[in-house]
Amino acid sequence: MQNFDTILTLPSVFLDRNVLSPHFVPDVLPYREKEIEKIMLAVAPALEDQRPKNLFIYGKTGTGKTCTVKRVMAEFRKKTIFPQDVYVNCRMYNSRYRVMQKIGKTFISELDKVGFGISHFYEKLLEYIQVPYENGNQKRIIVVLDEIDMVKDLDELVYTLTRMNDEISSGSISMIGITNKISFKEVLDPRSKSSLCESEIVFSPYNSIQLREILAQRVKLGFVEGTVHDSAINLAAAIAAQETGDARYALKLLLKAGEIADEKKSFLITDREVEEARKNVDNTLVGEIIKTLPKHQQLVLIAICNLYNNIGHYQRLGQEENLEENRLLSGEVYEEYCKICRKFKRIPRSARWYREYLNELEMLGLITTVESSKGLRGHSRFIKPGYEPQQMLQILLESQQKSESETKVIYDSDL
DNA sequence: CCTCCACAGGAAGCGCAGGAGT
DNA sequence: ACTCCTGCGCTTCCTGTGGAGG
Repeated sequence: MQNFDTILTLPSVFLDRNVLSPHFVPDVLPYREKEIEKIMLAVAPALEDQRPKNLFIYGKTGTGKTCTVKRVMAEFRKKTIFPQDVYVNCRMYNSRYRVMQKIGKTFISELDKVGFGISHFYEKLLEYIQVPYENGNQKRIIVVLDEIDMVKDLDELVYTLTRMNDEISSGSISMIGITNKISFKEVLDPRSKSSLCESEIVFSPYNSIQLREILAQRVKLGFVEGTVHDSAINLAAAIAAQETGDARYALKLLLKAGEIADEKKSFLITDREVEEARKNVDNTLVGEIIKTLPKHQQLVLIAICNLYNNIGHYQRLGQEENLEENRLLSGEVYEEYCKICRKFKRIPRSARWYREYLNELEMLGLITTVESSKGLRGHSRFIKPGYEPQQMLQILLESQQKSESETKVIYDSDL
């Protein structure tokens, strides 16, 4: 008889899976000493009753931005008697209103209700900050805005917060903005930019040696000793470094590899488990991207995969050259896309917009396109799927069918 | 050489949804 | 509840590009 006790006592390579979660904050952050110091430098004035500088942090995903900031703020909290900082994930609090609400209710319990206008939060916060703590220290509020690029009306938010600083006679409020969009700074209003970016830190991607050490550290904490081969760690680090230097991805690989080892009951993580994990992780990643794609981008992708799989395609056209290269011309793909649209009972978008879709898909890495330099026509693009077309097609058709049943459209199956 | 072809991508404008202001 | 405004997804129109073919 299976019960929870037998499940829970199953042997496993894991000591503590939490250690491998992207939200885990380790005590020591390898190769981020300089960044930690810079953040501390920016925050430190708060401990001396001075206004901390605003700080802007950017770097690609998995470079430890959030982790480092959380680490520093944890240290900061040890030094303060009263709560002085808020962590706001802007993915959840994605407007000026929501951010202000979150800040407000963190410090003022009576604001923990809905229905107040933004000016109400503003006034209450002003009042709150201006009254010093019982020990006579002024209030030095630090707001950490993670994924700050998700805030729709960021310029207004930054403006509101900076104006707050100007209006109060004592105390202060500072911001730490975190984003992974490098180009993000450019779309910012110049005024917001100058106030938000008083000081800046760039987090560079990890290389394979650094990733290796990070992984080794987590392995020590998260896995049973002796279950993970050194070469497996190296491989996971190398794969992640080759991609983008994303530590989160590297950790995901290890987590999945561990699960595979448990499933196989081999309880040993070698290169092979990591390789398998890689396929698995990539697939689910691509699957996630595809599933969240807008309908028509999915349809374009179906058209591409469909044509790519259709071996006879270029033979019928008699274009042996393209058959060998197995590349598709953008015009043909558009025609196929229109056909697919008819089959799914949807009105095709214009060719102009279809080109825009192609660009989107390329940005996401789902397809690759090459400018046709020679051969056919002026400039046109050759299109290739970025991943296994068969696998993509499967995911695509699944998610199309799902959305069809949701919208109660009858599925035309003569595809 | 000119024109046509098949495409890329910019500019303008349109209809709609949702938020702000009244 | 009502307008007004704005951003978004999209279409239409247009200009530019470079080889093919007359």
